[in-house]
Amino acid sequence: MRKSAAEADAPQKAAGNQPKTARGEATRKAILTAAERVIGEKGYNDASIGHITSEAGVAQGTFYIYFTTKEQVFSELVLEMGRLVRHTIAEATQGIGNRLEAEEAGLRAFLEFVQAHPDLYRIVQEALFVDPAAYEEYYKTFAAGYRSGLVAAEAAGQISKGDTETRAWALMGIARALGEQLVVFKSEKPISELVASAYDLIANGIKP
Amino acid sequence: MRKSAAEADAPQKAAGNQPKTARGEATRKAILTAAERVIGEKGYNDASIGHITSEAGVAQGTFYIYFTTKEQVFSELVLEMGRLVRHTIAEATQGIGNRLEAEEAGLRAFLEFVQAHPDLYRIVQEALFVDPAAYEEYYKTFAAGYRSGLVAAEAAGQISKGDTETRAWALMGIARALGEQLVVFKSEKPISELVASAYDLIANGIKP
DNA sequence: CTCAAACATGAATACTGATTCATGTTTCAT
DNA sequence: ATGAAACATGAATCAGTATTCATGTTTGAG
Repeated sequence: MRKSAAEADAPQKAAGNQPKTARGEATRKAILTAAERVIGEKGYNDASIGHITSEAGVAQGTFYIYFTTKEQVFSELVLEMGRLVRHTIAEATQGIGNRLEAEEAGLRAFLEFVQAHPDLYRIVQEALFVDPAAYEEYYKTFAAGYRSGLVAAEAAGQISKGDTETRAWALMGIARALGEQLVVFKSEKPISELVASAYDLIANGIKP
Repeated sequence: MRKSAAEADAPQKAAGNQPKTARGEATRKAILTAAERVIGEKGYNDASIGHITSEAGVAQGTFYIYFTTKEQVFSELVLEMGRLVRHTIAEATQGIGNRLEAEEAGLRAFLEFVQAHPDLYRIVQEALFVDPAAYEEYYKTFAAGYRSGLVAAEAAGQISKGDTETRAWALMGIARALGEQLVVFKSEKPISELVASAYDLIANGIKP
């Protein structure tokens, strides 16, 4: 899946043993996919290597051909998720000149992504305990991007002046809370309504 | 600690074996406190009963006099934390007639609480995996209170009309994100600044 | 003072599950 | 076609740790 031009540039985080044949590549991906499902569902600790490999349809030992450690698959998953979300949002806000509109489109894209990848939320959350460094990178990278967008918008007079750093975190917090609504608390409220309400709050605040 | 009048009313969540003497009570509390520290620091899975009891200065078996299960201390911690935060915020916003001001005071109280109890954040977060029911209760209770405050404020014309449900979640999301800033990412930014920026966002939005 | 209930101990039990390894099987460059 | 590198297997190892239990010690009501 996904064969964009941006394939050779990612520094490939030195992940365990990289496969050298097509067969190996397929197996590795199968394990990674299974890991996403299983860890997303049962959580890191209850997801045993046995569960993962059996879900992937390979023997237990095969796992260690491609990954050095249980923790390592997890990290890789978190990194991958981060890349995917950012990519999805970047794509959705591509070419939108107005920041407020971009905000709305980005939030919608995020919520749709979260709904399509319910495991994302849990995995990233659990990273706080399993792999704090990955967790930090996930949020800090996200925040940095967000922040620079706000700075530009502020300079262009598209939004009011304010503390962009805190704003970035607060806006991320809103997106996260609504995503959690959807995936964790299984809210029935349609995404469009969530986005509309949140947009109103972000744009106008709640002052009467 | 804490001897408010609200001591007899909490239904005492049927926690393991309740102590019957002063000595027992002290031991139980010691274990609970140790559990908070140890679990907050190492996370649920790496926090062994051995760690907890040794931190509490009692033998391993003593743990099972007061708790039936490792999971049970954890749940108790989450519930207790929830009660504490709500209580803290309720107290801080006591008697503030204007919702926007209450919002500001509540956020400040929350951030100060989080800073004083850095383990809170991690423990509640981990509940999503260890004890989903407790996690849900924590947030849903919180949200319900938040929401009813907003409904009242809306009726009184102190805030604009809007989807109170989503607003409640979004505002909680902001508070949570800023709390995380403080505790997880160890931001140096003073609470007062965070509160001021967030308040401006909440009240006025970011529209130019 | 006294003894039954409470409380405390820490070694033993029991089980889970990550990681290793000796042994096949498959792939592909030559 | 062929053999060395890749890949795959799954049973065995090995360590950690939640929970139990048989045995003391302390407390407080009478």
